[in-house]
Amino acid sequence: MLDAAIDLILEHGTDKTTLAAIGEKAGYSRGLATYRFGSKAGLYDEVCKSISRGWLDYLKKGVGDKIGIDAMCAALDSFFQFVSDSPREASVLQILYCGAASPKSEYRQTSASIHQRQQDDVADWVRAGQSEGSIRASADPKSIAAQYIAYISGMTYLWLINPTSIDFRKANDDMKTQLKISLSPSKSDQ
Amino acid sequence: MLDAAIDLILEHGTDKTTLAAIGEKAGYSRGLATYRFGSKAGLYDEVCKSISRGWLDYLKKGVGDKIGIDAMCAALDSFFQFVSDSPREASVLQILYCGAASPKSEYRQTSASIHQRQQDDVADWVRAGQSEGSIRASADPKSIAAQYIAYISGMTYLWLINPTSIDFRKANDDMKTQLKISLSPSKSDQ
DNA sequence: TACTCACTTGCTTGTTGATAACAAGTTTCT
DNA sequence: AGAAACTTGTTATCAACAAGCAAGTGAGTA
Repeated sequence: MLDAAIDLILEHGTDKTTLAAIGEKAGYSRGLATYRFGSKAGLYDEVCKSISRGWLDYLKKGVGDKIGIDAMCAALDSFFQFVSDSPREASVLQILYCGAASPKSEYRQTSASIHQRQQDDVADWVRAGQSEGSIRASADPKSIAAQYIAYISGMTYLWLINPTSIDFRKANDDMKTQLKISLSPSKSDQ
Repeated sequence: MLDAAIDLILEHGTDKTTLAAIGEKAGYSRGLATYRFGSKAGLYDEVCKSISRGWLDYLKKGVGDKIGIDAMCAALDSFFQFVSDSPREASVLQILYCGAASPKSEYRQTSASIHQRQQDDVADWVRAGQSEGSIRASADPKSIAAQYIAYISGMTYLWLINPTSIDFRKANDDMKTQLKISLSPSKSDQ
């Protein structure tokens, strides 16, 4: 059922996908999607959570127990790989995140929690990097984390609305370079 | 009419705002919004263009004929000021941009064009900065521009779904610091 | 063991109210 | 008169819900 939803969202967008079409595409009746998930928003919330779980697994596997700039670079690589390996899931996830921006969206909380958690993880990497001396002490972990997550979110959005305009691989490579330059301890910090 | 649309989008989101409500809130009949704009997407496209024009004026006024890192920092300041002065317009613009992420969205092109144009402007600033020697020659203008626009877009999204989690002023100050560190010519470039 | 009745689960079909879109009118202005 | 601005009438679509059905599951009884 969730697979059918992903297909239809990709094809028609969230608005023009109907619960009846999702149920029927999955081989059931027109009413089942509503029955199982309660509402359209409920179904999208489940799709969102389901894809997010997949992405977080990907991320965990790629980052392992790295910290500091290494972790941030590994996460970028994981993200690039996720988008390359599962472009459908990545697209739908971004589409759903975007849907969460609307006031009264019933799955805004889901998106907010996921983004918050990711920011917290990044902030931890930064703090650990500072402890071991690989990241300059003057950097603010929370601010760096927000910036980093904003970058990934924004980049995915730009890619979604105009895929040809973004060279993801190059952008990620450049981002890694930037991170190294801007987070390395400067001589005055040492 | 566009004002009424902004109010209702802020209150109920794009999905749950009805064309009838927009027409009536503006003091007309339930049918006028459809009549004038052809469709819901057509109306949202106009709202999007209208707010974008306002923001671009703001931006032009703030940046002037600055180039290089100065222009990028001034644009960040303008953006912060726009969000502070016109949070309603800024929110709605971001909500509409998000709506453009959905496949078959009838105003995706509008969003794509605006983002592309902004990227092109930033890339020009970077190239000009490189010409005058204030930005390291090894930076790739298009890549830096994509990164910069992605940052702004992503940050606005994060602010929208969880306003309390983002300290916009601090984030912008830190971003300016980052830009200066990562784009300044290194000794090896000089 | 064999029977059955109450209950649950998973799903379908019937229905209603809301709403986007359009068509046909009506008013207002020049 | 004629055009432009606006309203009202109507239809098709769709989310949401309610009622029903069918295939189990399990406890109680003889």
